Amino acid sequence: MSSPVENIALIKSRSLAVLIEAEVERLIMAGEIAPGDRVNENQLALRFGTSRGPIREALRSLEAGGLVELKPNRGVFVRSISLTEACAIYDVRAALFGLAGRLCAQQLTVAQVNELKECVSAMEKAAAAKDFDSYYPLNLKLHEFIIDHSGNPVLASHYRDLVKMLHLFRARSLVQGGGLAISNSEHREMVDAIAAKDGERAHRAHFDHVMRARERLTQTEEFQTDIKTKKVSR
Amino acid sequence: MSSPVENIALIKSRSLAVLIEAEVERLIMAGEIAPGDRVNENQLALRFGTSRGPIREALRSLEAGGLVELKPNRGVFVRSISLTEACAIYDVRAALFGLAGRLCAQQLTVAQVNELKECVSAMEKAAAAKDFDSYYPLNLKLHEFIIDHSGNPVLASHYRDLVKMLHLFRARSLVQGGGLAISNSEHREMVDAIAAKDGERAHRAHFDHVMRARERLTQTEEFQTDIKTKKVSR
DNA sequence: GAGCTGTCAATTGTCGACATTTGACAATTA
DNA sequence: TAATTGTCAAATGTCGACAATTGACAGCTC
Repeated sequence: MSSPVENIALIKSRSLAVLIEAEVERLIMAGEIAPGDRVNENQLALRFGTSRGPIREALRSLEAGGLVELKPNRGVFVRSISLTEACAIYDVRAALFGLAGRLCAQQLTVAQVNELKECVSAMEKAAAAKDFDSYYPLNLKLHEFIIDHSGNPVLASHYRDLVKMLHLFRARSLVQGGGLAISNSEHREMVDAIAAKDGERAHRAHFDHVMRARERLTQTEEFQTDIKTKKVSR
Repeated sequence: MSSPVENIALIKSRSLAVLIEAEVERLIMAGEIAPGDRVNENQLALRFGTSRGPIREALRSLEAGGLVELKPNRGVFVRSISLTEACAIYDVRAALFGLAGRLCAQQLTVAQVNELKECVSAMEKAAAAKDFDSYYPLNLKLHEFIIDHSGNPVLASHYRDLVKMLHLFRARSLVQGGGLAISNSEHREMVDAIAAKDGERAHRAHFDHVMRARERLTQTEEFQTDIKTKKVSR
């Protein structure tokens, strides 16, 4: 998994700060540090065996990515995403994904379109068999493929930031697997639009796909908050 | 312009790193440090009378914003945006601005729409009189207004990052004032669509507006590179 | 003279220590 | 008892110094 060259490249990538940034991001994504939690600089320095300098740099970078929040003289905290913020993120994500679809429709080769078609077919099969364990990675792969092959690194970078931020949404797990077969018919439409090289149609399909996920989110969540407001005030 | 309270708030905003970040950003935006230039840490530390710690933190944050680039053991350099990258940025910007238009169409009050209408009218007047000095700030104000009133902070933040990055495009000044009256008819359509509360139409108007600016860019620029390739190889 | 090697100043990467701030808790007062 | 004040440990903000790396230039070899 890690050849010598890779290791050297990794170590030399700009050393500590970058490594630490990646590791802390992993910790956050894996939920080992939960939203709202404090990220202790000393603790991290001790853990990685470095001084606090590189730690602070790494955290600064993560802050810009929206994963953590720096409160003056208080420390850094893993950001906690509210329903409102999650919706805002979904909107932006939809716009970016719509663009990705449009670009793919304009640029993809026949071979690449076939890859997409195969992917969706596999998903349909998995969905029919209710094989969630197969479905989820395929779904991920499909979205990644579209983003990567949009040929727009700025788009890809911003999109990934948004996806990361959505991981910090508390009730995220509730929506994750929701609407399996429905969602897949949307995938089919996305790929068809791309195959037809119809940019406008692809845009709409991709945009709507994310927006419907957003829709499911608000519906599930309104439910949630209704319950919660009965218990906790604030 | 700066009340005592504001000053205190500013100084306490997290002190040096944030202040330095803002100042370096200003230097870059003002062109005092040009794209491709090296940003010397010691020099900045000396200039601001601090140690290099806060400087490095500030630069880390700017890197995430896409304004500078960190080369391992070499230093940080102000990013230089190529035509290709500028186009990529324009695409994303168009997608975000399209979303902003859509959201404004859904949310703006009558009073706010009237503000927009007045702004466009003033611009038409300035355009007719070829009064560029009046036109430019109005144009800025219009775009800012739409972004701010989209009610989506994530959108606003990402959009602003893109605009900043576009400042680093070398031939930016060439396009800046281009297509004055043309551009303004597009503004009218944008505002009309918002006034009509037609989200889809507003989306298209806003999206196309940016894309046409992009179009002007590539056309002007192809010209440029044609000339330049005759002189410099590489 | 071309190419390789070794040295050197400049600059970045990292560290450990000190100053400041914060929130919590105890002590004091009415 | 409730509110205020004082104290303190923990953590952040900042600094100055040292180590490591880089690119350039001089000197050597052939």
